[in-house]
Amino acid sequence: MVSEQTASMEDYLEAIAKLREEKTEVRVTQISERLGVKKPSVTAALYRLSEEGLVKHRRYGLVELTREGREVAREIMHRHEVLFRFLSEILGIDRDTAEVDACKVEHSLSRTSLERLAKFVEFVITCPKGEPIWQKGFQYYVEHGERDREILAKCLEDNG
Amino acid sequence: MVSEQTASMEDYLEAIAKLREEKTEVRVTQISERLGVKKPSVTAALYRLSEEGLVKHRRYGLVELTREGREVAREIMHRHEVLFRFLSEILGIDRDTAEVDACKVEHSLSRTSLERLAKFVEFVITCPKGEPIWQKGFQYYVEHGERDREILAKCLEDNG
DNA sequence: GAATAATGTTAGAGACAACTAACATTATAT
DNA sequence: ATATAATGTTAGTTGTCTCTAACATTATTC
Repeated sequence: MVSEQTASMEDYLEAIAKLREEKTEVRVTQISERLGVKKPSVTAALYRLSEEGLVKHRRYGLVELTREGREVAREIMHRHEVLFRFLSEILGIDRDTAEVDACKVEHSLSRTSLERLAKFVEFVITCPKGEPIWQKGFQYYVEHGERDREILAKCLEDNG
Repeated sequence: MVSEQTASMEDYLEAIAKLREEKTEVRVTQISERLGVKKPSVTAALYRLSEEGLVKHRRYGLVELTREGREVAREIMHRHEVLFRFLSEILGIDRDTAEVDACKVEHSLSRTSLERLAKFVEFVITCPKGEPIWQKGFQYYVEHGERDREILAKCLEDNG
């Protein structure tokens, strides 16, 4: 029973989880810097998340996720990861833009679509075997506005 | 210079544009029903959009988009369309879910990613020529968790 | 054309989420 | 150990977006 969160609260949970992976301690200032919000906003958010049992935080102390908080955070990070990979590895979007977009979209896609997208990324990346040939076809298509017959042909050979 | 709008205001613009396509007149009640909000919320939104010159609306009167409003709405509907097609035609998500998801995501994807996604949809749908064979491959993959060799082979023949 | 129904607006309140300014606590440095 | 810096909190404000309740206007119907 993973509690429903607002986009904003999801961002806080995600930031805390990521910081926890990078450092041993997580503090208000770090969250503030990571999310680009002021510290009072963080304090307020931590209070709300504490009330819901997702975060442990005592005045002037460290910030920690509860078991449930970790679960929610993991879910969000998974969404982020799937979206980021789709955008960067399949659509060929630059990493910075992909990062920003994944951060926004991760809050609005249904579980159904997200899981299907995950399958899709997997399907494409693990293509026939090894390299995803047709991706070059798409790249060519993006750059030239039409298909490259040679790449199509090459793709056939590999799968024959 | 297309003005930046909040997700909520974009929803209003989109609803008005769509209603305009369906009926000759657009009224507060219709917008209210379409978006699932109460009428006072619509009145307030129309006031804000009027101030920005995107909507024309006089007390108790009809609702119309200005030229700029139409441009913004067209942009949003385009985003919606691209996302909907990707979700339903490529990922195979059911139309209702795809509709809901497109409605949410349309507000958060960057122009860069959106345009690239549009190209991607185009690339896949207009596949080699006519039917997109590999999509069946993905569908099989979704359902069975592994690839169908026969479909791969068939794909090769068509492009040979 | 007056009563009724449908439609739309105003006023006021509340949730959410950010901010600034001022204050409190904890850590660091001399 | 005290002054200073860094860190964190509280209080109060703002803006967005919604709601309900009450009122106003327009349309319909008898």
